[in-house]
Amino acid sequence: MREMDKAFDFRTAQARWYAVWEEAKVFEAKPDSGKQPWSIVIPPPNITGNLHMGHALVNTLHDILTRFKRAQGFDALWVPGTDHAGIATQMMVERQLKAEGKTRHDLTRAEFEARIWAWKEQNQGAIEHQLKRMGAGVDWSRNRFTLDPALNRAVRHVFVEAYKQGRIYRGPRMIQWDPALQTALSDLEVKHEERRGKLWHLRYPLADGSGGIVVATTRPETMLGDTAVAVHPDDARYTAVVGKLLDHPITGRQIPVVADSFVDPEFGTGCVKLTPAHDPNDFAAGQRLKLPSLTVIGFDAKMTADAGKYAGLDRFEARKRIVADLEELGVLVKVEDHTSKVALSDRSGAVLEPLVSDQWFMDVKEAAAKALEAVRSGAIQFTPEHHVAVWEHWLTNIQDWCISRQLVWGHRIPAWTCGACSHLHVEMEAPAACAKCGSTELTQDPDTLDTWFSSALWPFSAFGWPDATPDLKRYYPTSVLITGYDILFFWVARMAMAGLTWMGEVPFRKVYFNSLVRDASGQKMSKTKGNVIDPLEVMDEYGTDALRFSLAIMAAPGTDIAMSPARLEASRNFCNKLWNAARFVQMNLTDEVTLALEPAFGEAEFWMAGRLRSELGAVTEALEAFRFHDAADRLYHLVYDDFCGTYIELAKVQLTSGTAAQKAAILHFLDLLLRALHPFVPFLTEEIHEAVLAGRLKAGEPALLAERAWPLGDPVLAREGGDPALIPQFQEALSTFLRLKAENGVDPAKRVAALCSLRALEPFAEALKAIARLEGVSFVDGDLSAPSRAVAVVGRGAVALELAGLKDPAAEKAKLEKEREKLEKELAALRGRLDNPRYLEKAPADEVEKAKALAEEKTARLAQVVALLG
RNA sequence: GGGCGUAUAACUCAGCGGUAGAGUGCUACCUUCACACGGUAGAAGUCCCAGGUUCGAAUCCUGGUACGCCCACCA
Repeated sequence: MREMDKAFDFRTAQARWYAVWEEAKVFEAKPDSGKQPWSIVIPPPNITGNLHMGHALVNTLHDILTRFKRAQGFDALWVPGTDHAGIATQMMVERQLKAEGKTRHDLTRAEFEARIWAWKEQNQGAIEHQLKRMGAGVDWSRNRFTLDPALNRAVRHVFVEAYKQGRIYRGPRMIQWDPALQTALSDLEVKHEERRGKLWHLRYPLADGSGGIVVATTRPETMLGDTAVAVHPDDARYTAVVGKLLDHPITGRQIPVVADSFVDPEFGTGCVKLTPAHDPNDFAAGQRLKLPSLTVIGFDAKMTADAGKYAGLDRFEARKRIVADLEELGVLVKVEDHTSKVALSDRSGAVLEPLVSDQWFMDVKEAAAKALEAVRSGAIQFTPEHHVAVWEHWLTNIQDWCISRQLVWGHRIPAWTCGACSHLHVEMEAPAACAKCGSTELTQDPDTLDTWFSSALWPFSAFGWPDATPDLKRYYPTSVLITGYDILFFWVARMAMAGLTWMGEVPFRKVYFNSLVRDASGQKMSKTKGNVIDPLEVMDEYGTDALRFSLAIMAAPGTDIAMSPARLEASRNFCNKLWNAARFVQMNLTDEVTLALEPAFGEAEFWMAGRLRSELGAVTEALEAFRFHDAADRLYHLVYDDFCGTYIELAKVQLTSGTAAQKAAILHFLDLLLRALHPFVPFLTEEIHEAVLAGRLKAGEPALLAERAWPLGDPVLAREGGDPALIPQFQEALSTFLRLKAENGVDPAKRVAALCSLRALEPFAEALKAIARLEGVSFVDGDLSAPSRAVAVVGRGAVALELAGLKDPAAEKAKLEKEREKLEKELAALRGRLDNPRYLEKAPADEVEKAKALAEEKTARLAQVVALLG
C-alpha cells in the first residue's frame, strides 16, 4: 500500500486521471447498455477562444451533472464540439494578415478560406486541451465542429427546405450594415449606446414661395437623400401644406410634403424629413407612401455619387460640411443639444449604417409561436424562471432574421444564379446547368450564413441529422441545456425554434441559465479593467478541483458569482481536509478491512449514517433542481463538521485499535463521501479512491471511482438505530468543557477533573476525556454547583470542571447572566406565540408542537441556569 | 418608453412565512500522535426605507430609494 502524502498534490492527480478515464472509455456513451439515456450538448466554444471563467463554470456544471447522472445509472452522454464563429474567426485571421502587411483582398477567396482552415487546425486543439484540464468528461468519439461536412449538410438541408416552404427568402430590405466588417448584421448583433449629439432645425422653403417649414434632424448628411417631408395628418399646423412641394435647401430638388401617422407632433417641430434609403422608419414610410429612395451613403460609409459635391466624403465629415453649408445658406434655424441612441456593431464597435441591401431572410413567426407554446406548456422549463418574461417578450415581437453575411468563413449559401437568364437555384448541390435556360454559367451566392444559423441546429445536427441515426433517436431531445442568459435569443430561442420546426420536438426539456462570473468585488471581468481571473492560472495555483468546487458552491441560480482568491483558498483547504481525513483512515487500515466486510455499528456510526442519509438525500434533490451551491455546501459541511469534526474524533479509538468490522464502518463512510463528491472534485476523489479503496472494493465493483454508483441507495445508509439525540448532546458537552477552560483561563492542555450530570453520556467518557484533555469525567446526579467548580448548563443537565484556585467566578457569572438573558428573551417570544389563542387556532399543529417542545426545553434549561446563579 | 434582477455580519454571498447562516476577515488561545491548506473558544447584523397582508414577515403584497442588466424605429 502506497503511503499518502501529507498534503494533497493536485498537480500529480490532475496530470494522471484524465488519460485513465479516457482510456477506460468512462465518458463514452453506452447506447447498448440497456440503461436509460441522459444527454447534454456542450455550448460549443469558439475556436478562437481561450478558456475563461465563463467556460470554466459552464463546463463544471455540465460535468457535475453528467457524472452525477452516470453514477445514478443513466447512459449519460455529454457531446463536445467547437464553433466556427464566423466573424470572430475571420477577424483573427485578417488581423494576422494585417501584421504581414496584407489584406484579405490580396488573396483569392479559396486562399483566404484555406488560410482560416489552417488557423483552425492549429487552434482548435487548445480549447479542447483546456476542457480536459477542467476534467470535463465529454465523449470525444462524438466530437463535432460546426463546419464539419456532416453539419454543413444539415445546414443546407434546412436552407433548401425552408426556401421551398417560403420561410427563407431573398430580397432588398433595410438592414444594419457594419462598414468596418463590410457585412450585414442581424438585429441582435446591434447594440444601442447613448451618445450626446445635436438636433439641427432646418428650414425647407415651399416651392411656391409661400414660406417654408422647419424640420428637425440628428443626421443632416442624410438630407441629400430626402424624398419627402412628413407631418402628422391631424396636425393642424401643417394641414395647409400637405401635398405642396418643397425646394430642397441643398440639392434644389423638389420634394412633397406628405402626411403619415408615424410622425410624432410633439417631437421637434412636428415635421420630419424622409430619407427612405437611410433610416428604418423612413424606409417603412417610403414603402407605405410609395416614395422614391435615393442612396447617398454607400457600403463604405462614404457619400455616393448621388451626394453631388459631397461625393466621396466620409459620412461624418460630410455632416460637418453640410451643417456649415446650411448655416451659410441661412436655413439653419436652431441647433439643440440632444442625446440619442446610436446603433453600434456588437462585433466591431463601428457605428452602423442602415442601408437597403439584397440579403437572405428567414421568417420565424411560426417557429416563434411554437417556441412560446413549448415554454408555456412546460415542455421546456427554465431555471431561474424569470427568464420566461424576456423570452415571451422577444418571441412575441420577433422580426424576420437576416441570415446572410458578407463573410468568407462560414456555411456558404446554397444558391446559384444563372448568368444567362438570372434564374435562382436553391439546391443541396451545385446544379450542372440552369433548370430554366440550360446555361452552365451558374454562380454561387458569395455570402455565408450567420454563425447562429448552424448553432441553432446543434442539438440534432450533432447527432447526425438529417439522417435518422441511432444516436439521434436515442439522445434527442437532450435532457438539459446549460448556458448563459446572454445568448438566450442568439442561441436558446433559435435552437428551440429549429428543434420544434425540423424535429417536431423540443431540443431540450430543461434550460439552466448559469450565472455570470465576476471578480471578488462583484465587477464584471474585463481585460481593460485588468481584473480577469484566468482559470488556467487558478488550476495551476489552487488545483482544478478547488476551482470546480468554488464555482459550484457559489452557483446559486439567478445570482452572479464573485470569484476571489479567498474562496479558492477555502476550496483548496477543503480538498486538503478530505485528503487528510482519508489519509488518517488509510494509515490505520489493515488488509482485512474491506467494503465486503459487514460494518459494526455503535452510536457514532448510527449517527454518522443518519447524517449521510439525510444530507445525501438533500444533495441529490439539490442536483436535480440545479441547486449546485446547495449540494456543494451540504457536502462541505458533511465532510468538515460531521465526518472530520465529529465522527472521526469519536471513532479514533475504533480506528486505531478497533476490530476490522469497526474499521469497515469508517471505510464505508469515506467511500460514500467520495462517491458523492466525485462529480464536484473528480481528480481528488479518484486519487483518494485509488490510495484507500484499491483492493478493498466488493467483488464486481468497478475499480475507477468515476464508474461507481451514486451513494444514495447504499445499504449502509439504511441502517438505523441508536439514540439520535445522543451525539449532539455529546458535542455540546465537549464544547462546553472546552469553553469552561477557555473562559477561566485554564491552559487547554491542563488536565482537570470533570463532572457531568447527563448519565446518557457515560459511554463517551473516554472520548470526552481524550478530546477535552480532562483528568477524567465523573457522572453524578443532581446539582453540580460548588465554589471550587466552574459549571455550565448542557441540555437538561450540567457539566462542571474542578478548578479550585483557577476558577474565575466573575467570568462564569457573566456568562450565565448572558445565557439567562438570552433564554428569557427566547422564551418570551415563544410564550407570546403560545399564549396567543389565534396562533393556537391558526398555526399548523406540528408547528405548535415544535414551539411547545422548544418552550419546555428552554424552560428547563433556564431553571438550570437560574439554579447555578444561586 | 417598457421589462427584469439585486439590496442580509467588515468583505463576498446563501436563506425566502415560524428561535438570523456560510466562506473569508477579525479577537484570544492551542504545534494534542490526519491535516497550521489545522484545531478550540469568541466578537460581530435597525436582514435598504415606509406602509400593508398574516396568529407570526428578512421571507408575501404595494409604494419608494440605490445599484445592475435586458429590450425598444421616436427623427
